[in-house]
Formats: sequence, C-alpha cells, structure tokens
Amino acid sequence: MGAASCEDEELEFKLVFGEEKEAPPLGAGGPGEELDSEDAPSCCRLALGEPLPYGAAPIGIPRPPPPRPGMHSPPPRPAPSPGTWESQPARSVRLGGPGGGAGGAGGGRVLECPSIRITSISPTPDPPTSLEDTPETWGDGSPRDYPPPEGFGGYREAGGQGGGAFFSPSPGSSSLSSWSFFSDASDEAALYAACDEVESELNEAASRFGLSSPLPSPRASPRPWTPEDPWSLYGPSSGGRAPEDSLLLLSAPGPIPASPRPASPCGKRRYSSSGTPSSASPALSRRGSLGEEGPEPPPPPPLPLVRDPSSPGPFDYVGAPATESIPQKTRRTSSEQAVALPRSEEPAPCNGKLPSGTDEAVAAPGGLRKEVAGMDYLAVPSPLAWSKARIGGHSPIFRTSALPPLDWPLPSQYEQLELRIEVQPRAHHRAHYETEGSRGAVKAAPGGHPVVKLLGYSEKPLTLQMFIGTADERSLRPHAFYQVHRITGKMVATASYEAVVSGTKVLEMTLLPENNMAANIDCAGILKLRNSDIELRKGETDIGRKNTRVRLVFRVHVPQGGGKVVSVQAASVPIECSQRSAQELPQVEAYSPSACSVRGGEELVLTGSNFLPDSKVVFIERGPDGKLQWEEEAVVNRLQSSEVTLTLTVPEYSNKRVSRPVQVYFYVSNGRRKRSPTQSFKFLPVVFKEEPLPDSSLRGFPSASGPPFGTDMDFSPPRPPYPSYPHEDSAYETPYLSESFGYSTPALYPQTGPPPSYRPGLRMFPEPGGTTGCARPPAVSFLPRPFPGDPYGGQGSSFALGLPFSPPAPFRPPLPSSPPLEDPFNPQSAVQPLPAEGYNEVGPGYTPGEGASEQEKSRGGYSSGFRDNVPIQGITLEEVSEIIGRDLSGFPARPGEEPPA
DNA sequence: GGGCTGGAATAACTT
DNA sequence: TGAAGTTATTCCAGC
Repeated sequence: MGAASCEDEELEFKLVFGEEKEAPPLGAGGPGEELDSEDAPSCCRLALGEPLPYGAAPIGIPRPPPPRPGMHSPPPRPAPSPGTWESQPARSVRLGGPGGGAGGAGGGRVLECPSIRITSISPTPDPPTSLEDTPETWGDGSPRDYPPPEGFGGYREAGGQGGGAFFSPSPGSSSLSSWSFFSDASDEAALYAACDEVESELNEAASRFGLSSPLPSPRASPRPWTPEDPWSLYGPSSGGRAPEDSLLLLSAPGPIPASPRPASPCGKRRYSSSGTPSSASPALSRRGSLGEEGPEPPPPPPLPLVRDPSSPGPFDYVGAPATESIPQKTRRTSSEQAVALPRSEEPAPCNGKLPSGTDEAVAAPGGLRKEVAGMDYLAVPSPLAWSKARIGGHSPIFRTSALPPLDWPLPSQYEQLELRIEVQPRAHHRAHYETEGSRGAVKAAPGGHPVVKLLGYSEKPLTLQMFIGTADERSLRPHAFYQVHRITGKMVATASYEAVVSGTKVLEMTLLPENNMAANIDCAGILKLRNSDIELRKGETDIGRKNTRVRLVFRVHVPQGGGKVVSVQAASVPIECSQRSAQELPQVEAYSPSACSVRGGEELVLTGSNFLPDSKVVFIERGPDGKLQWEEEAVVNRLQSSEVTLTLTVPEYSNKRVSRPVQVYFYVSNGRRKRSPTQSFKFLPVVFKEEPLPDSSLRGFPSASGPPFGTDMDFSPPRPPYPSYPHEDSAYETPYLSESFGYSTPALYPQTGPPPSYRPGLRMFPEPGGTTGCARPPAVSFLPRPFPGDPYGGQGSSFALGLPFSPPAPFRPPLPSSPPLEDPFNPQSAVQPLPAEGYNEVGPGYTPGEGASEQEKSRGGYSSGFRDNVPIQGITLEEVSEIIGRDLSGFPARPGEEPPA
C-alpha cells in the first residue's frame, strides 16, 4: 500500500507545498516566506515578517486550512473570532523524498509540520526544499545557531526502517517554511530577539518532540481502527509488538548490543544530563529494539530507513515523528488533536458502531483518521505564542479543524461544561513493558476503574480522549516514557480506539448521553517504554529514570456550533507506575489532625497504604537552607495501627517557645529509601492556643499565609503537585529540580473537584489565630518563579493566571526574574494549575486511593487555597524572606541532605 | 491459551 | 576506581 499511498502523499504534498517546493531559499529575504497566500495553508504563510502567532498581532488564518489528512497543528493561537483559539495547521512536509530516500518503502511521506524552526542564524542560501534533502542538509545546513542535531537518522519511528519515512525534523520543505518564518532579513533583529526569548522554551520543546510512542505511526493509520489487527501495522516482525517495531527506528543504527539489556545511550548515561547522546550508537536494547528486527541500518547518516512494506501504510507516518531526531532547539509542540472528535467514518465505540448523533461540527472534516495518522510532525511551537497563550490564558474554544495540542493547557471547566474524573485511579499501577504482557487496566482505588464524566452536555455522543501525561511539577504534557495501552477483552466493557497524536498514543472512547456522558475507563493500561529508547531521541531532554509518575489525562472537545468546539481536560491524581514504589513505599492518603500544640502529645491518625508493623513516622523540620533542623520519630501505637492505618502520638516540638505556627513535615518510613511522601504538619504556639488572636492575628504570621477570613478555610497543609518522597533525591521528585529549584512550575493538575480548601478525611484543626493561617504561607514562597532557562517564567505566570481558585492577583515574591503577571483569566475557563507549592511539600490531600469524589476533592486541594488567597498587602520584605526561607526548608533534601532514616 | 499479577533475577546506573 | 545501593527491565510462575 505504500506505493499508492506515497503517491497520494506526494500529491498532497504538492497541494500543500507546491509553491514551497519551488520556494526560494530560506535565506534571509528569501521569498520563501511568502507562502502566506490565501490558498496556502496557514502554516505555510508563516513568515518572518509576520507577527508571531501568539503575539499581539496573531497571524490570522483567513480561513481554516482545508481539512486534510495528517494535519497537525502547532499550539493554538488566537483565531480570528474573538475568544476563539485554533490550532495552526501543520505544514506538510515531505519525508524521505520521492524515492523515499533510501528507504523509501513508503516513498516520500508527507508530514504535517506545523513546527516553526527558529534560528538566529541566517538561513542557508539554498535551503532544502523538501524532505528529500538529506538530513545533513537539514540538520547542518539549516540556519540556526544551535548545534546541529546529529543526524536524524531515523531515530525511532519513522517508518522505520523504512519508509523513508523517517521523520526528519525539518525536512527541507519543512524548514523552508519554517525558516521562512524568520527568513526575512529585515526582521532579523526580531528574529534574534525571538530566538532569545524562546530559546529556553524551545529547549523544552525539543524534549517534547517525538513523544515516545512505541508505535507512533502504525497506530496512526488513518484507516478505520481494526481491533482485530492491532499490530498489523507494525510490520511482519512485530507480531504484535508494535513498540518494538516502532523502536526500530528509534535506535540508531548500530550493532545489537551483546548485552541482553538495553544499554543506555552512549554507554552509561548520565541522567543528570539532558544532553542528547550521540546518535552514534543509540541504545540497543536487550530486545534489540533496534536491530533485532531487521538489518541494522548504517549508522549515520540517518536517512530514511527502509520501511517494511507491509507495515504502515500511507499514513503510517502518523505519529512517527515522535521518534525522529530533532534539533535540540526545536520544540515539539504539539500535536494535533484531530482525533478527538467523534468519527463519522469510524466505528463507534460501542462495538464499532458509531454513535448516532455525531455532531457534524465536531466531526473531523476530511476524515479524522487520516488526520490522526498524519499528526506527527516536528512541531515547533511558536515560542512567543506559546508563552503568551499560556500566560495569558484563554478560553478553551478552538476550531474544529484546529484542536489544541496535547500539551496545551486546557481547563477542566468552561461555563457549564466540565470534564470531571468521578473516580480517580489508584495511586499505583505497575506499567508493563513492551516485553511483558499487559498488566491490565488502570484501576480505581475503591475498586473498579476510573470514571470520567462530562457535565453540562448531553446532546450527542462525544469522543473522550485519554493519554498518559506527566506528573511532575511542570506543565501537564504527554509523558515521554509512558503510553496509554488499550486493553481489550471480555471484561472490558468500554470500547476504545487507539490513535497517535504527535507520537503520543491516545485512547478514544465515547461519551454517550445515555450514559450521562460518563465513561468507565476500564480499557486503559499503561505501557512503559524503555528509558534508553526514549532518551535516545534527539531532542529528548526528559529522563526516564525515576520519572515514573504519570497522570491520566482526559480531554473532550464539545461542539459549539459554527465549527468551534470547547476543549476541556481533566487530569487524574498522580499514578506511580514502577514496581518498587507500588509495592513498597508507604503512602499517606489522609491524616488528622494536621496540627497541634508544640507540646505534642496529640494522637495523629494516618490512613494510607503499605504501612508495616515496623513503619516509623518521622517528623522533620528544615531550615531556610533546606537542611534538616529537627527530626523526631513519633511513637506509633502499634495496637491501633494496621496496614492502612497508623496511629501515633505527635512528638513534642523542639522549641516550645515559638510564637508562630511552625511548619514541619512528617513521613512514614518502611526503611531506608522506603518513605512516603512528606506530609505537612503544623506545630502551634501555645500562646495561640490559649489566647487565640482575633482576625488581626494575621500579624502573627505573614499575612500572605492566610486565606480570606470567613471562607472555607483549609487548615491543612497546602497540597503539593504530588507527593514527594523524602527518601528520594531531588531527581526523584522531579528531574528538573535543578532547573526549577523547587519552584514548581505549576502544571495542570487534576482539574476537577471542589476548591482546594477541602480535603477529605481530615479534621479541620481549629488553629488558633483564627484564619491566620498557622500554616505556612505557601503562596508566597512557592509562587511560580522563573528559573534560569524557564521560558515560561516558571510557568507559574501562565498557570497562575488560569487558577480557577486563584485570586486575580496572587502574591508574588519580589523576584526580579519574575515576569509580570498577565491578566488573570476567567476562572471558569482557567486551567487549573498545579499548586505553586514546591513539589516537596507533599500535601496530605493526596488521597489517590479514595473514592472518586473524595479524591477529587482532595485533588482540588492540590491547589493551595492559601496561596491563592494570599494578600499581598501588609507583608514586609522581611516576612517574605522568612516565608521563602520556610518554604525552602520544605524542599526535599538534596542527596546527602536527607534526614537519616 | 491468554491475560493478569506478583515476585524476583540481573544488568544498568548512581552515589 | 571499585563497592554498595538503587532502579530499570526482563523473566517466571501461579491464578
């Protein structure tokens, strides 16, 4: 099917890039940028001279690009219609060249490449005009000031071996338009400026590129999903092992390692390094993910590998991009999401029957399938657009033809619409490797499976998308090391489809009115991709080691008529996917009380899991420098404890003469390296307890710490983005700690549930001082703060704006580097960000195992009510410093600083 | 027989 | 540089 397909693709290519092929060099001033004719895809119209997509003067798309398969969109950008966003159509780039390059089995493939390659270097005089260009051309010849990628040798995917489809990050044609974006010499200055401004962001983007989809393209096949032949697209050898096939390309050519276990790229890989390992010898996995299934392709040049003819068809390239090598400075933006809309041409979720009532408006024009298939591309988001959009927030309204990318922040609620996770998944789910059999679907704590429901709409069936997202402190995005895995079987009642969006597998289910627009997620498992495979990807900066927490991300696009849709998204509580953690780490899901007098002596009851007879509960306090200042093991009442409950006596605080509430933490330890995430606890000054201060008690503590009086206060410690593991080094908490320095870059968090003020299972401790907030002022210290290299200014800026429960002007520490806050955006449409608290500050609200409602409530708690209501007035610099110091003290100990077990 | 699961062996990494 | 401790992957076995 390759041939025909190829032809089609080529034709398509012509249609899209016809002009581009002949386009002048990307060189400066080249007319190449002049692709913005009305007829040309908007993506092709991007030119240097034009305002950045998300800039003040967003590039308008006169009209949506004609629906076409494989259309990808860069980050959404403001649409002509006020309040509406739309994804930018992807550019169509040809991969592999006519002959499919060396590989060509699939012949040159056309990929939508909405990405914009940004470079501060003037483009080469003769930029490649098509993907036929050799990687060298693209990679090295491309104008950019970044180190050229080491050949994109068909790094993973791509058509793998073939197909020539190996996705070239910026094939000539692609780069053509890409470069054109900044090619105008007259705009060189702007170009440089833009480059500078987004460079860091691009770095991150690069890491996002090519999400590890074990089976990027295959699945992406536009053809109707065929459950019976799930692996057929992976090629003959796949035998059902899609991932491996897909990985063939992933690994760069090279001899199969003698070692049964995949060697890490370039020998011992330093996880602390984000650098891309040399492509010289991509990791070879024990499974021979790379070479086992075919002749080893010659090392560089990473030209298109020969695709197995039997594998992916014409559209197999879909999702393929994920594995392509990409320049470090490119950003994979996103992906497209055309797959989300109900398919009219595909079997409905239920037994392949398309639910009636599919909204035309939502239906993907031109066949979603194909779009899905062609979604992979080297997406280089518009840096500025990206940042601004995120920062400024926006309504989740998009065009049906240009849905938001997977890593695009979306609110869980918009007006009356709300996507809610009624039943949260368990906190642990052992993901399975490609080499293993399935480990089943993700389950819910109370039994059964997670349940997702769309509120506020019940007119017609809608497609619910689900993918595996990250659970770190950064913005929610597809997880590079985990992919959703479709579970089938007699016991699976929910029909689902698999699609690949920009390298990320997306499971699609249908929300039916008759089911109250709810779906029981019993068909989603989690696949773990080998770290070595993913890390080898060019541009991949995330590390897999210790990056084992994920979140289930659900998204739905609700038709609004007029070709627009409202996209809402909800993310689950974090799920630990490793075997070890799931079995050994104790987990505190709730506790009560959350504070007591410095004298201690109160009984504290912890509920959770994995508690052992010899579990210890240790209270600790860290100083401003993060060093352990106090540590005391609590006395556990073994008689009143069990595997899920620990009853202990709060130890006496070291300094009983404190005049302010003291924020400390405690964790449950089952032994060295087996500790639960830290939980916050407050020791209250005796004086407060005896003589509660009036409202003015705010004086007693930085005003910034307390929520508004008379509100539904949460006396519990602020919830962190996710549990932190005191025993783990920073890397465990987050591989990016060094970058963010703990200032969480709020990520989208579970966006459903009640306000953070509520936490199930906790007894509101009547903290003296009324609402003074004996609790620490997380808002202050953990407000998003940009860190070096953080293109989003800590992202907090962007997310803070979207805080549903955030006050218009959350307090921000007077940090020079802090970017100005954008206007807060409509709370309703706001993206629920991760709490600003440091990730180390694990909140007790994390109750993954509880019932849906409970969890949701707790989830809501992730967003600190304190922070969101921090009054900035009246706080002094000194107080701020103190607060910050306190917060810093809460950071997880760095390696070597951990408190002794 | 296949899908799940829980365990565990062992290589790869990190400290 | 080597040892020890962790973590990642792959295998096995039982249900």
